[in-house]
Amino acid sequence: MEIEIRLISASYSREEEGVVVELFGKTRDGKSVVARYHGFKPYFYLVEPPYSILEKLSKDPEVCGIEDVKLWHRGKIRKCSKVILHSPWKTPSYRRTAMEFCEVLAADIPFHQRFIYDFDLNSCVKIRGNVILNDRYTTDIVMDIESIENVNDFKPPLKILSFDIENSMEDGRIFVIGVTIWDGKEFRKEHITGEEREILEKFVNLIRRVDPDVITGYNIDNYDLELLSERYKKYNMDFAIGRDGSKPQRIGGQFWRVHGRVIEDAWWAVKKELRLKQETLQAVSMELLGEGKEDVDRTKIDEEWRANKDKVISYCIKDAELALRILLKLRLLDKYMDLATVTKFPLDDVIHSGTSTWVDSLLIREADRKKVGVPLQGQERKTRKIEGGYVHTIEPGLYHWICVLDFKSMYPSVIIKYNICFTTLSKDGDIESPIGVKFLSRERREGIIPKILKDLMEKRDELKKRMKEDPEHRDYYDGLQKAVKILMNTFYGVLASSFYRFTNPDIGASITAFARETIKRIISQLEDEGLRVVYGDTDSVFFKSPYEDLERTVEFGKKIAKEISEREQLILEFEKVLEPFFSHGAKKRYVGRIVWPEEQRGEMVVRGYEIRRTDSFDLLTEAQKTVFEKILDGDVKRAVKLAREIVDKVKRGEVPIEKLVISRTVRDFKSYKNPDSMANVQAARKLIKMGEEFFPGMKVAWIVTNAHGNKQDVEPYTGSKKFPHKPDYRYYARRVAETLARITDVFGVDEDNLMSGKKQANLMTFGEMKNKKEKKPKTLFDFD
DNA sequence: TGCCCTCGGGG
DNA sequence: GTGTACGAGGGCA
Repeated sequence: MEIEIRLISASYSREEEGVVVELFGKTRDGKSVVARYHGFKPYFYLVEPPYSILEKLSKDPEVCGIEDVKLWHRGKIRKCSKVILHSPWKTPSYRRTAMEFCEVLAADIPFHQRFIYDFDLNSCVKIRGNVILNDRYTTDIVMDIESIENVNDFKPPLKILSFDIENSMEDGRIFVIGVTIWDGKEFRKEHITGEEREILEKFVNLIRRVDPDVITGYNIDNYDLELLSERYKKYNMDFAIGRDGSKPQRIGGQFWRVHGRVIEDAWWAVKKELRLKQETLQAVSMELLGEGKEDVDRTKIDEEWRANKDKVISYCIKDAELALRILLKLRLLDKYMDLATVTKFPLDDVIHSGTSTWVDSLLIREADRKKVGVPLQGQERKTRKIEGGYVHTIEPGLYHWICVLDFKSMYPSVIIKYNICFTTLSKDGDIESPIGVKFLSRERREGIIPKILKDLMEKRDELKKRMKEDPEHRDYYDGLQKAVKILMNTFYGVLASSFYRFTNPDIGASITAFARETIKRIISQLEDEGLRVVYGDTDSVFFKSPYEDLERTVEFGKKIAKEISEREQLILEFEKVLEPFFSHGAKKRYVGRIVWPEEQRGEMVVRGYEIRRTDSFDLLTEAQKTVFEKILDGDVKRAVKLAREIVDKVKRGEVPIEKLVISRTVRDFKSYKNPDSMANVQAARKLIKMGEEFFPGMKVAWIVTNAHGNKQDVEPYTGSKKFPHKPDYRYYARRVAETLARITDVFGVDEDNLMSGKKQANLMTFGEMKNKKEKKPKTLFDFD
């Protein structure tokens, strides 16, 4: 039999005849498959091991072979021993022992990934083999692999099962599990209720019968899965929802993994994709789907259940449906399938492994091909900070006809141009970075990181080309090119920010140093040509066009971009024209209106003035919105006047009290290290004293009555009666001023100024702003 | 400014 | 399962 699948997840199992690698996947027509491989063995390398350890290992029954190999490591080719074991789970202990005698390589790669690297698998593969009968698996097809090869990627329809639990607050007992299933075409709904033991048994059977690729729900990682694990344990039952009948495992107190499927919490999907202040299922459903939860008071779930079971059941199924629709709406699984394609990983591995593992996926394969040793991931967690991008000082003022140029994939391009790699790092290198680190030129040795990035860059260009040529599949190519971009930036992120297995801070710091040098050189070249450079950040330059009309400005921008690109062997793109452009003289803060390219004409660019806080109150949010609107209209005077008026009103207490309410959830008091210092706990305690209802996990609302002293005094706000205390209006006014000043700062009106309430609402003239700016430190080169 | 702690979602 | 994994915001030194 021959079958093509997209890999969903991979794992291994211990069987009597030995270890079996299991590849779980999905065919184009939606059949689930597990393909089993027998006989793959774990291994790692020892660098120039002493004879004694080799002798000891050769007598060890767990060791099934030792081979001599030559690997490039730390600047030269070294004699290494490949140690092959029988059992992957024993690798960590052999690694630890061996590390006491010599350097150990490639001994920390998850076994299923080792398999994928060695067979150089992509995310979609063709498998030849025999179909077997094995009812341990829930998949449509079970087969043993005879051979396996890569095929072009495709996106099969994924079956997603979303579930939600309603359980007692009194004793934790599960009342009902609601389920909604999506098979790529339509939704199907089910629910399970009855005796708890029965519910648990039926739930496992349901999942085995439906055999979903993805399991989702809202906050299932922290709540439902944790609760289920506990309840199954209580009845001494197996929570056997894996495609091989295994139980889900919690990984690092964070995610869940289960063999053969992907567990993706819709809440996490929301967090990753959107930036929302409120992330409750109700708020997110309203925002994304325009539809909310059903009407059940979950703070009184036991009562609700006793009173009307059908209502609670319907509510529960609806929650499962909402979580599922949110996940679909975000198209997150689609995006991850694209990333899986470019990283050559199964879906689960892209979703549930760190970004450094994505880079590993390409780098380890290339290192193996080139006989380059793969170091262990360092133990040090510290990230020595490396200097970032260059940010050009911005002169306060209003400018016209500003051309914005920026480098296409600056960091990846720099890595390629200067051949930056751990394999080219050398004291007698001919390329020297501005911080004095040397690299061999491409002619002497092409680095494997630059090679991979060059391939990715070409791939992205090709995908972009196809996007234009093949409008019918535009979205498909667009998804892939975006995934390639993400992966390229991940490379830089991994190299620059931490002790990644293949690199060190010298390498990361050299990349940013080259980039800073490049952008500074370009700025001075432009200035030498008599152009006024207004701003620049890391990979962009803003300069004033010598012309005051669009046609000639665009023509000029294109010409400059072309000239510099040729000179620098990097691609500088002419991104946009801003007319006007304004800054008050602080880096990373500016506003402007786009007039070119045509598609973006009229759009406003606002950078650096956004805020988002969880302890926000309505008045704050509304005030910011109002002032922003005025600024965007270009009515600066009105904006500043408005900001003052709002702050004044708050100071005088002329605001509705409900607009000052701050709210947050409160857990069991015992779970806090320092409950006395927390405003939410204080509010909850007072609520109890007042004889009002409180239970852990409830959202508590309060008003700050005194923010002075060493801790805030707060009073609970119930909304039902008149609030008997006086809010600390000064505190609220300061909070509002602090927020609005982020905007009015642009016009020389700071927080103190807004607070002082002086009526002389003079806006600074540009001349005054210049004076203000000169008081700042004179450093020309400031690093973030 | 940087480090450490906590929250967030869910019943 | 060759593992140990959130991200933002606030308090405090």
